[in-house]
Amino acid sequence: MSKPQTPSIRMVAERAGVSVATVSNVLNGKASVSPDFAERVTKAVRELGYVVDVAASRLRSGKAALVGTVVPDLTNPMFASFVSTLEHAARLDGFDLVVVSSRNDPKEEADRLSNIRSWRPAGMIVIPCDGAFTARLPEGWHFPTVVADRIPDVSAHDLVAVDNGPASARIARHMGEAGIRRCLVVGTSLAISNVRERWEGVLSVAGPTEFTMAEIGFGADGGADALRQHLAGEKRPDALFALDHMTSLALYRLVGELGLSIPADMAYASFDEMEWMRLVAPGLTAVRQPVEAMAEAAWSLLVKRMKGEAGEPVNRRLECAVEIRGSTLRQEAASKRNEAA
Amino acid sequence: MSKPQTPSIRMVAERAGVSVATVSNVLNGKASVSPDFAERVTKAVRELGYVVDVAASRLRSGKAALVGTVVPDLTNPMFASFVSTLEHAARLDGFDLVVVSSRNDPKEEADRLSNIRSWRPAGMIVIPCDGAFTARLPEGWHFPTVVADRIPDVSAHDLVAVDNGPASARIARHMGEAGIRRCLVVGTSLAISNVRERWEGVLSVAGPTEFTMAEIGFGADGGADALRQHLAGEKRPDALFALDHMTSLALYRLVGELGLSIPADMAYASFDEMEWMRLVAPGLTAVRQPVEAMAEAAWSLLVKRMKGEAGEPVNRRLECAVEIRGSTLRQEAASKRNEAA
DNA sequence: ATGAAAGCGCTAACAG
DNA sequence: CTGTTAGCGCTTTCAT
Repeated sequence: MSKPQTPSIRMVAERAGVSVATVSNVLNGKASVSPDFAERVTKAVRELGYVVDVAASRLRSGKAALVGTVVPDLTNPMFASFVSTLEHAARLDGFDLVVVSSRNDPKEEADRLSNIRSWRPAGMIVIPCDGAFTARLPEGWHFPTVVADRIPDVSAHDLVAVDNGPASARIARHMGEAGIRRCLVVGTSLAISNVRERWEGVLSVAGPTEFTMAEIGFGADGGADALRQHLAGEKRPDALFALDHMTSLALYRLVGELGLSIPADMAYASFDEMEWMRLVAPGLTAVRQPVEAMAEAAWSLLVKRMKGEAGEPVNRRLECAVEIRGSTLRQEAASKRNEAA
Repeated sequence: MSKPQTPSIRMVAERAGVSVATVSNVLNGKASVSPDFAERVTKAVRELGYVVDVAASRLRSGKAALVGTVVPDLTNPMFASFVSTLEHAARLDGFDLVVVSSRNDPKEEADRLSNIRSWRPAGMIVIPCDGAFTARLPEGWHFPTVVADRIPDVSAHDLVAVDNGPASARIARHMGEAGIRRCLVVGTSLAISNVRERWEGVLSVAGPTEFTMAEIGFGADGGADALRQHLAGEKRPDALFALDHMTSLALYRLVGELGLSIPADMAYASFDEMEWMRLVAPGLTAVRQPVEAMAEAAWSLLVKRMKGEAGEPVNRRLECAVEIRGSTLRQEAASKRNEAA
């Protein structure tokens, strides 16, 4: 029994009784080929189950149909959704994706960024670990590159992110209107542009509410001990605002453990909406980020650059939606709302 | 200004004043190279920021460091977690992943399976859309291939999945013990092995509970109308068991909309645990699948095959954990439990 | 309209 | 130990 072998363009050519150049021309629709020859080639391709070797193709033509993608964490539903949308958009344009995760580790990120170059991708889409991203780019980085979601401190690349500040400010204003006195704002790290911009958005609001910020890092425990401190004692806040998904999970859980009731004991809001936030009772007030739109914007920017479009780097911001739900509606507010309805 | 260009092995060789073969040998640690030459090569590589072109490398050596991955849906947290674990395991062994999604569409899956061959991957890991997977494999498919999670009706490949039947049976038994009379079991489609095996697991249990099965498909509405029918009327079930993640979200939401209280009006259990199920009150009884273990098992099986290990296809089943929480504990059961504690 | 041949970047085989 | 050379599968001139 002969060892089965991946068919090459030469086998197709032999089977069709034509030259390899003709096969290539048929497959790529380049030069004009007679209907007769074209038909024979198509037939041979079908019978052999031939698909082009894109690596060899790129080697000769210099045109790659591959885009590299680096994200901090694939298990974060937001990034998963980003990659999913990206992958679909890329496919429609005939590109494939090599996806790697930096696991929120700058060292790993640097490593991945360096390694992924060995695929000679046509372009790169990166969600960086933190603001120091640009410094981690290998020397001689000259792929078309789009940076998404987390904005580097300094960057010469196209940027797509959400309007963190304004969205966050809307939550802060809403809290003031809902009669919140003291709100503890919690996020993983201010080294991440999103978290910082969201916190600054909160600070930009002048209102009755007093806001305090706490960072809990990326540890598995979610800085539980430090948070317990904040939630105990005299000056306990009467509201929590989680600035990112990880924090939100940790915080919501902690509220449950402490037996605090939402919103009576503690109002609750979250940046980064997840499906379950609509499902719990009361529903959680949250900022919904346009992840799909962000991925699509990133892709379309990258496509332009890959086509060679020059010009200044763009900095695009997409608008978030704010969903007010029961978790920030106190008795008074809730009843007023019912009257209105 | 000279156009910046990706350095090739030849430029490294010239800069180091050696031959390309020597550079290759240094980089791959093949033949022995004198320390002097090795040093010069390393230096040139560093200065140029050279990284090997893996496509050209594979073309010549025939050794690919790329594995293709096809999953039904990247936004499903379970699959996202699977890919994430896989990606990490692969990296540790020096492999990269091309990830594509079939979007739960058999036609797309067939398309992706065909296209991904053009990367000439060293192996493939697939979570199929449904049981008819094997029929969709392109002719002449002879990569090492591992199929995970959803078991095809017929397959000649290595298989990794969870022990759906036994885990499901444990839930069914627990429901009997909790005094459930009528339980409606809901899943997307019995065409998916997981759903089928879980339902069969339920059926395997002889107990006081009467179980009925409903399929709701993959539509966005989650078969809401049909479900409402089931939940209304005289013979309304007093428990729900969702057999997969999508169903679980739809079902839990519906319970909320109908104003049913868990567990008093309706006990609730789910296959496929998500983080939020611990966070809601009461917590939801759920089967936790060992996703990470599944990904690691899939990877290690694939590695063996890529090394050329022959032998019968294996069919590995991993054990699930069952988490009993408040959603299936009626008053009596709950109080008994407290007494015991 | 078709084919022959060169060469993309790399590694393996072999010569020195 | 090191260099020369052939050729992986493909696309692209350039003849014919």
